[in-house]
Amino acid sequence: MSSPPSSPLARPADNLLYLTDEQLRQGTEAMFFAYRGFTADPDRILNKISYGRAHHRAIHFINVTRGATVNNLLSILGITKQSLNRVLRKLIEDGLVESVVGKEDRRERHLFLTDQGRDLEKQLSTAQHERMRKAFRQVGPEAVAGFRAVLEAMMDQDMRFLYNDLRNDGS
Amino acid sequence: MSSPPSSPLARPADNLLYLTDEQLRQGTEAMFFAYRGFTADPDRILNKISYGRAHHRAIHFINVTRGATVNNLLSILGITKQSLNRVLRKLIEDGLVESVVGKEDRRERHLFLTDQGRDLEKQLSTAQHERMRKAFRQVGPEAVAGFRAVLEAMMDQDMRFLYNDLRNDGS
DNA sequence: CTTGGAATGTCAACAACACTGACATAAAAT
DNA sequence: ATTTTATGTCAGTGTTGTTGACATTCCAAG
Repeated sequence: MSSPPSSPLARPADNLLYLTDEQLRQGTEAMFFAYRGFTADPDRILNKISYGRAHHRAIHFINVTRGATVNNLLSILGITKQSLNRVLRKLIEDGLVESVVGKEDRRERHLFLTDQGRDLEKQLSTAQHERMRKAFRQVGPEAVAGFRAVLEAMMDQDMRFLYNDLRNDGS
Repeated sequence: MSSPPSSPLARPADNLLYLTDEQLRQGTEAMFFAYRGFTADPDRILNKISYGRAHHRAIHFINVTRGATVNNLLSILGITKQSLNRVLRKLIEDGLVESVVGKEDRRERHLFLTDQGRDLEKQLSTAQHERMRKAFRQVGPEAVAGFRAVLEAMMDQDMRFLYNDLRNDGS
């Protein structure tokens, strides 16, 4: 499995984890191929209804945040407002998303899924979760914990904070 | 459609891993945020020289396969030949990739990085590996093993085969 | 009350990267 | 000799991202 260090020099504080270029390369490729699998199932559904991943992401985070403003969503998605706006406009037009003017600050728009939006969200997450559930079951809980630990450590700090906020509540 | 144990019934062979929708959602979001981090560092380098992720992926796999044909690369990347060709043309034009007519089958073009191509590859992989190395060190070897196990289980089967082929050699 | 700034929306142009379809060429396979 | 395979290329399209410019709405500070 983990090949020994190509150099015969023993490394001092790190000899539990031989991080050769080869191992890092394998990690890189694992991320690449796995991400393809990760998006494949929802992509098939989205394709049928002429939506893309951007729509999926918007729908996902509108669902979990329930009432986030456009700016909130922009921070999460890390795209420009123009990009998001194009996607949101279509989702609102199609009746999947509702945009509600803020009660306290009336400049803000709070975003919610309609019943129809929740239907699509359920379809997409069900498809995506199926593969992940299979994978998680197959490898066992310790592996899953490791998976999550590595992913969290690989995030930018801002995203790690966001990720952990979304972990508990949907503010 | 196996819904999580909202019922108090203990499940027999599966009670080590309660795969609630909430946990699967967190896995989903971890993948999303982590993939952003994963690509962020090379993206910065690519941006400066007006290349995109497609160029990075081509360079990466040309490097590890050393002499793969265009068709080989298409299988790995999962894109159309037109998409790949656009990228390859530029890389060859720019002197990063060399295309060598096959010795046995002269229809085939075998792809190699030039010295200049290897330079860029090194830059990109170094940047990407830095983050991954930090993450791997931080979480420890068992977590890394779990990470890789989950990712491999999440791949489509074809990709899993490819991934394991690339694991050992570069044929 | 006026002005400044924040939040949002919209328009236009552009680029990267994927797609399809059609067609050309060369060479291997039958 | 014909078909199939491997590759390349041209043209068109769509999604998703980008900048830049500008309008609107409205809170808040002077």
